[in-house]
Amino acid sequence: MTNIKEIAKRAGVSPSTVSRALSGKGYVSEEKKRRVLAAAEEFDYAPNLNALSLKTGITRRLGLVAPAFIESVSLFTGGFVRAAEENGYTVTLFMTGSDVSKELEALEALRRKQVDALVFVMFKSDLSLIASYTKYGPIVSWQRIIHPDVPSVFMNQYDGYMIALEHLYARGYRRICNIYGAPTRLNTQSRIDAFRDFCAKYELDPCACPSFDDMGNPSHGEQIVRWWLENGQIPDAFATTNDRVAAGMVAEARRLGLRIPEDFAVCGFDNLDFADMLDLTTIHYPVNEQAGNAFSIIRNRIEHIDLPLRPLKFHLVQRGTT
Amino acid sequence: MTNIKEIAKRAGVSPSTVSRALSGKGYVSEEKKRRVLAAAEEFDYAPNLNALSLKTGITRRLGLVAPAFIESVSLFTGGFVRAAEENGYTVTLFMTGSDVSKELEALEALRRKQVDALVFVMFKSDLSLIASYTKYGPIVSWQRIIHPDVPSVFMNQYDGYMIALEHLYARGYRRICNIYGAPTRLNTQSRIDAFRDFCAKYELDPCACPSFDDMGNPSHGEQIVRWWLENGQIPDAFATTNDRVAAGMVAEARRLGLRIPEDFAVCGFDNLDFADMLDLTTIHYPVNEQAGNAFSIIRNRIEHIDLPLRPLKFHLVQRGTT
DNA sequence: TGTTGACCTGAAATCGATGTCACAAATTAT
DNA sequence: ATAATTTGTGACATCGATTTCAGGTCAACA
Repeated sequence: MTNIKEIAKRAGVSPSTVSRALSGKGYVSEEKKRRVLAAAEEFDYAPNLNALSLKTGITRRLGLVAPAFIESVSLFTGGFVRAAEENGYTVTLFMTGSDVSKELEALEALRRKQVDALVFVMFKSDLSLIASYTKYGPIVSWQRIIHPDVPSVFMNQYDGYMIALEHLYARGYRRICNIYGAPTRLNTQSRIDAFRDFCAKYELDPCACPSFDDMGNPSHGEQIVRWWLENGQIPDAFATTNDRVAAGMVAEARRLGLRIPEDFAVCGFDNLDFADMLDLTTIHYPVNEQAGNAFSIIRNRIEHIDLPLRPLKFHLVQRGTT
Repeated sequence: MTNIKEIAKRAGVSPSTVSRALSGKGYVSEEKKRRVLAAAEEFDYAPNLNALSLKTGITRRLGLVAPAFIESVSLFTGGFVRAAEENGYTVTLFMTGSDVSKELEALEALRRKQVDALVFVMFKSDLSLIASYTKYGPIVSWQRIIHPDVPSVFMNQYDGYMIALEHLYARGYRRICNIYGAPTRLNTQSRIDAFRDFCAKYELDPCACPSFDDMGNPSHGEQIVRWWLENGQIPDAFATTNDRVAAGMVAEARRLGLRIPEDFAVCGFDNLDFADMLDLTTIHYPVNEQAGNAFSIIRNRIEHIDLPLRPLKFHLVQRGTT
C-alpha cells in the first residue's frame, strides 16, 4: 500500500508537494517535481480512489438501475458504459427485478455517495420518491416520464409507430391490427395517438380491427395468431409491441402452415439481434446512442457544462415479413 | 450532508458513541442509544460509504470485466450481479471491447481500491499480467485458463459437446460435421477431444467429414451451407459452435428451400433467447448459476469462508432442428 | 531602498467515518 | 472491605488524499 507519505519521504519533500507535483496544480520547482515523479515511478504509486472520493465528494461513478440486463436494456447499458468510460466515469449496476425495495437501495447508494448520479432504465417506484432523491445527485430516466427534476430520454414512439404504419400502408395492407404493450405506459398512448392520426390521414376506420393490449412476449404472439384463426378473418398485417411478440407470431404461423407475408404481414419493433435471423421487418432505433445522450445529460449536470444531445431517428428495416 | 458529528451534537454525545450505537459494537447505555437512534432518524442519517471504504479498506464493490454486454455475457452478468447484491456487494462494469488497454484500466481500478475483486468474463491480456494484480485482490476468470493464482469457472465443453454428439447419433445421424470456434481456445480443444472419443466409441471415421474452424456468427453458418451445396453431399447433421452459427444455417436453409431436419439437422449451443423462437435444438448450460459460483469463489477469498460451489450440468433442449 | 508580485514549500486542517485508549462508575467476586 | 470485572464514555489517532494558509526567497520596478 504505497501512499503519498511514502512518496514524500522518498523524494524528500512534504506530501503537499507530492500532491502538487502529480496533479500539476500550484507551484513546484522542476527539481522537486522530477524527484517526486521518479519516486512515484519507483514505488509504482497510484492514488487511493476512496481517499480522493472522500476528500472531493466526487466518485466519478454512475449507477445504472434496471430490472435485468437482457434485450434492449443490454444495448442501453452498453451504450451508457461506453460513453461513461470514454469520459473517465465508471458504471455500477443495480439490478432490481422490478422490485421497488431494490430501486430504493439504488437511491440510497446515491445518497450515501457511492455514485454521483443515477440513470433509471425502468422503474416501478413512485416518481415523487425518485424525484426526492435528486437533491443528492442528478437522476435521469429512460422510461418515459414527465417531471421537472427528472429528465427522461425516451423514444418518441409516435414517430416510430407511424413509420411502421406508413410502411404497412405503402405495401398495400389496409386491415391493420395493433398489438400494444402495457396500457399504463405513456409510450402506449403515443402509439394509440399515432394510429388515430394514421387512420385520419388515409380515411381508414380506426375500429375496423380489434387491437390487443398488454402484450410483450413470444407466447402472446402465438396466442394472437390462434385467436384470429378461431375468430374471423385474419388481418392483412400486424403492427406489434416489439420483436418478441412478432417472433412468436412468425413461429406460430410457420407451425400452422401459414405463409408470411401472404397470409398476414408482421412488423416488429426494436430490431433486436434475432430479428435478422428471423428475417423480420422491424423498426430500428439507436438505443446505444440514446444511452450516450442520457450520459451527456448527467455529465452536463455534474460538471456544469453544456454538451449537445445527438438527435436520433427511427428507421425501418425491411425484411421478409412485410 | 448530515454526518456523524451532527448526529453526535444533536444527541448530546460524542461521535464515537454514535458509531457504537449504530454499529452495535461496544458498550452504549440504553438511554444514549435511544437518543442517537432518534437523532439519526430525525436527520435521516446514512453513513458516507467513501469514508467507510477509506477507513476499513473494504469497498464491497466488485468489478466485472467483459468485451461487451450481449448474449451469454448478459446472462453471466445478470447471475453475477444477483449473487453479489444478495450478499451486500455491488458490481461495477468494465467494458473492454477486447482492448487490452481497457483491461489494464480494470486491473488498475483494483489496485486503486475502487473494487475489492475482479471477475474477467473474457480477456486478451497476458495471463501473467493479470495474475500479477492478484496481490491487490482476488481475480477470477470465466474464460477457461490454467493458473495457480487465478481460478477459472469455465464450462467443461467436453461434456456439453458430447451430449450434442450423442443426441445426433441417437437420432440416427451418422455423418456429422463439426463447426468449431477459435482454435486457440482451450474450449475448442475440449470439443475436438470429445469428437475423437465419440468416434472411437461408435467406431466412426473421425475424418469422414471436414470440419470448420473459427466460426461464430450467423454469416458463418450461411457460408457453410452454401459451401456444402457447391462441394459435395451435405452432411446428415451439424454440431455447431453456438446458436448464432446454427441460426445462420437455419435461415439460409429456409431461403434455399432446404428442409430441416430432413435435408440436414442442426444442433446449436448456449440456448440463447432466440433458440426457442427459431425452434432450434441446442445445449443448455446454467450460465447464471455459474456466475453465482464465480461470486462464491471471490467471497470465499475476501471473507475467508468456505461457501460450497454448486455443481452444474449441461442438458439437451430438443426442438425441431434435429 | 522599499514595495510588489511571482514562485516555492511544509505544517496543519479537512473530508467522515472507525477504533484504540485511558479513565470513571457500577457491579460482582473474594 | 477490597480486588477484579463489566459497563460506559469521550478524546484522539487513523485511513490517504487535497487544499488552505502562512511564511520564505528572489527578481523587477518605482
